[in-house]
Amino acid sequence: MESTENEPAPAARRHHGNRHRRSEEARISVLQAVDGLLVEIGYARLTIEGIAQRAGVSKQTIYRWWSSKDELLMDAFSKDASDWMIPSDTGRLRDDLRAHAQRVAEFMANSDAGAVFRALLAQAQHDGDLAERLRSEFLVEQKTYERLPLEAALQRGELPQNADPDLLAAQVFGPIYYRVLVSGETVTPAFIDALVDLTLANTVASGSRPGS
Amino acid sequence: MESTENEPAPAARRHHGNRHRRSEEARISVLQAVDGLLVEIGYARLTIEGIAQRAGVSKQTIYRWWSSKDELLMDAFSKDASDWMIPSDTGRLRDDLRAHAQRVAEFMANSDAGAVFRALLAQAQHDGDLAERLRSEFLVEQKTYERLPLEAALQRGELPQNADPDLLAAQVFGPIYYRVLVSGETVTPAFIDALVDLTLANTVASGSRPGS
Amino acid sequence: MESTENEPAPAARRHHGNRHRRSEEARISVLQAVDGLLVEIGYARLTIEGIAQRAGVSKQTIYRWWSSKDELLMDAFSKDASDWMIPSDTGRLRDDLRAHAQRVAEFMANSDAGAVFRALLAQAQHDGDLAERLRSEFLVEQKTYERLPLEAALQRGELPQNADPDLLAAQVFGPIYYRVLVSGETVTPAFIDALVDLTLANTVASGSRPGS
Amino acid sequence: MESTENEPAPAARRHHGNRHRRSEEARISVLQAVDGLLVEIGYARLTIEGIAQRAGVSKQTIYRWWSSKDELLMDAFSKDASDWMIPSDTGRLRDDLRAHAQRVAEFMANSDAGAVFRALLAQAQHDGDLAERLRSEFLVEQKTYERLPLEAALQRGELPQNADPDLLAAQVFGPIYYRVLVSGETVTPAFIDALVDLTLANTVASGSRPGS
DNA sequence: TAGTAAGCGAGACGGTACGTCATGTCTTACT
DNA sequence: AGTAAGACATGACGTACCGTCTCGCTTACTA
Repeated sequence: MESTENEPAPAARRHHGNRHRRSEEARISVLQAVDGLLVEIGYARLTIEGIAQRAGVSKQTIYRWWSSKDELLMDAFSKDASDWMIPSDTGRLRDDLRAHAQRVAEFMANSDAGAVFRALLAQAQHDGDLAERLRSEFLVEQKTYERLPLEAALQRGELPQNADPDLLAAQVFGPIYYRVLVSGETVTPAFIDALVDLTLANTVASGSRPGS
Repeated sequence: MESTENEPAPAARRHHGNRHRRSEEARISVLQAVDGLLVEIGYARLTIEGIAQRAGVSKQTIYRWWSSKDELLMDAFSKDASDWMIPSDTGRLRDDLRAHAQRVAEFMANSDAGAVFRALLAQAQHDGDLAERLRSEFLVEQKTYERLPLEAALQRGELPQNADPDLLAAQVFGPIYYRVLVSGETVTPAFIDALVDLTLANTVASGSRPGS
Repeated sequence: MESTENEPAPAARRHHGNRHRRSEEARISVLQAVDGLLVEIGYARLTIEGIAQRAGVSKQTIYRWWSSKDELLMDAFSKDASDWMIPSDTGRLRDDLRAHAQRVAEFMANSDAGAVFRALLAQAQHDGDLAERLRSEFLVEQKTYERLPLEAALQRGELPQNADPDLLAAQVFGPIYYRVLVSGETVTPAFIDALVDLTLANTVASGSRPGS
Repeated sequence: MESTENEPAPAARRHHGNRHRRSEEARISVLQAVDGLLVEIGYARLTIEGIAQRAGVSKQTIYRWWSSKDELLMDAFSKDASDWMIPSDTGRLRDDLRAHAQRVAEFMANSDAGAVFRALLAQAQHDGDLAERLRSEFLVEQKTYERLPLEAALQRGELPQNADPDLLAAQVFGPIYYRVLVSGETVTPAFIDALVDLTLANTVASGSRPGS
């Protein structure tokens, strides 16, 4: 079975699937409470009771619809994440790569959605299931988009045939994630430019070799 | 009644360790308990009470010497981390870089110390102070070592004068951290080789450009 | 190797009993600390650590010389209690009884020593050993003094031969203790006078009968 | 919208006890645990954790409904105390007084409820609030009952008009409390008889005088 | 048009762990 | 030997949240 899964949106009240009448109001105010509290007090002090109170909702309602704090965060995150993913496509590899790298850096380091993402990534270090969900629901797609400009360029012949978009993307984006998640250094435009230039200089000169 | 009762006292060693005040015995058994429990039950279920019990130590003793669970982890980590840091130096850049990258990958993904490190990195996402400590006490040094083979090669003239060791290191190691911490992909020797080759291909051909 | 065991002080130093040289200074400052703290913060918040700190003494020193907090209180109490016990003796029963009753009431309700005594009596409810000590070291004597005016009067022929001083004392002093320890009513001179008058009226009229 | 909101009231009693919110089951098992533990291990070793465990209840539940160990004891005591209070009324003062004095002595010295009462009285020495509660919730009533036979006798003309029941009661019961709480002597029937006889001998002969 | 049952806010419940406090014992270094 | 200092194992404290569980209410769908 496969459903369109999108909110029908008009007035309506389709009562999709098996649920009878879940309160959309409650759902939304919970997710907003999560967003708000995460920014205001941080993940460490985020509690189900706090969320329930802030949302004006009973704990039971939260437990009815989400199985854990992390799943709640996943939901709150999905709501906001998609805006940041899609790369521009100007037809000029260098520009597209720079622009998307800049966008990813901005998302990771400075956006509210990025804050939630970092929290989730942190939890994923302790929780394999969450890690798996996070990957399948977000990272796979994210990675696809990071590869996109390179694959387009390959198609256009802007890169040598043997260039490996996966590997090239890793060399551009890996260091960005590292700075945000590990070293805490700010990701400057100059750093991004250098990464992109170095990566492209290389492939133009020699082609890239296959990765794992 | 009077008994000899005196330590024959060959050499010193009257009381184990350096106990002038603090019990070295307690300190060590706590850190070992942390290591053991972290591996056995994971960070999420690690409790101070559990550590105290396992170590045969009172909670108060833990709180007397460590201000938080994270600081405890930092200590437990420092104890083990240094083994993994120092790169080989054969005088051949490609080999040294591959070897050290392999070592870092092994540390991050498969060692006990790496498990503690990942847990700390996760906590550091929620706690700026911890992040700062982690950086100053470990990452700075770690990064220095990652740059070392490149700097040596630069010195030897194996790299162009304008090569930027920092940036090159970022392109080799960034993707490794990414795989371990974010995407969960295994870091294969082939992947490492590809990263190193691509990075060096570039610099030999064109020199690298300065980053931020 | 241990042998010489030099006595710094040759002859002398023997003095009291078996102890070598207990610090009188410490003993006194502990007892004073107990008095002070009991008045300032009350029994409920009196701690050995607090006493040690206030007295400038180590906990060990306290534990060396007193086996429990209550024993400490007993000591502190003995120091002050004796002042209150001895009745006047004017040769007029009614006056002597009134005066001593007044004195006992004052001691119980308003003196510092009385505060310690009430605290001890309270602890004695939970601790049979303390109760026993309190009785043998204080109450027996206290009771003797309460009987004294009556026995003197009996001797003088001021009371009938068959009067029971013990019982009469109980009827005068029992209600006073009751008011202080149980009902919390203040013990007024009028109440005392009434007690004494009623008790004596009785014995003059009829003689008293033997109690248990 | 507006609802009458009144309790239908008739049948009611749906779930055991009055549970609208609070669990009557928990309340009772806590109070029973207190009773049991107090008798078994004594006040000094009575802990909230012990009570919770014995009652099969969480600590939080205890703290939710009782603000302190002493308040808990008050509750446990109220439950049992009333049985002991009401004096017999045969119409013969001497008999009624003896019987009630005997009953009070039995309660104070030998009953379980009396053990709780003595513990409370002890705590009341250190805690003015508890003392106040104990007086208003128990002692006032207790004292009324102690006066009752005397007042009835006064009404019947069995006592002189100017007799003061309060004072007479004090002389009968004061010494009983003193023996139980202070001197530890057992309260024998002979002692009680002597107290009553002496007290009545007096009033019959001379009338009593007003106290404070 | 009433009855029924799901979702809901509220919050009590049995638990676990927290971080703190005081206990009584111990060791060390000093006098 | 007695002492001040203070680390130590122990155990209870009172608090914060956990996840589960009624309860009584409101509402939308059925019968």
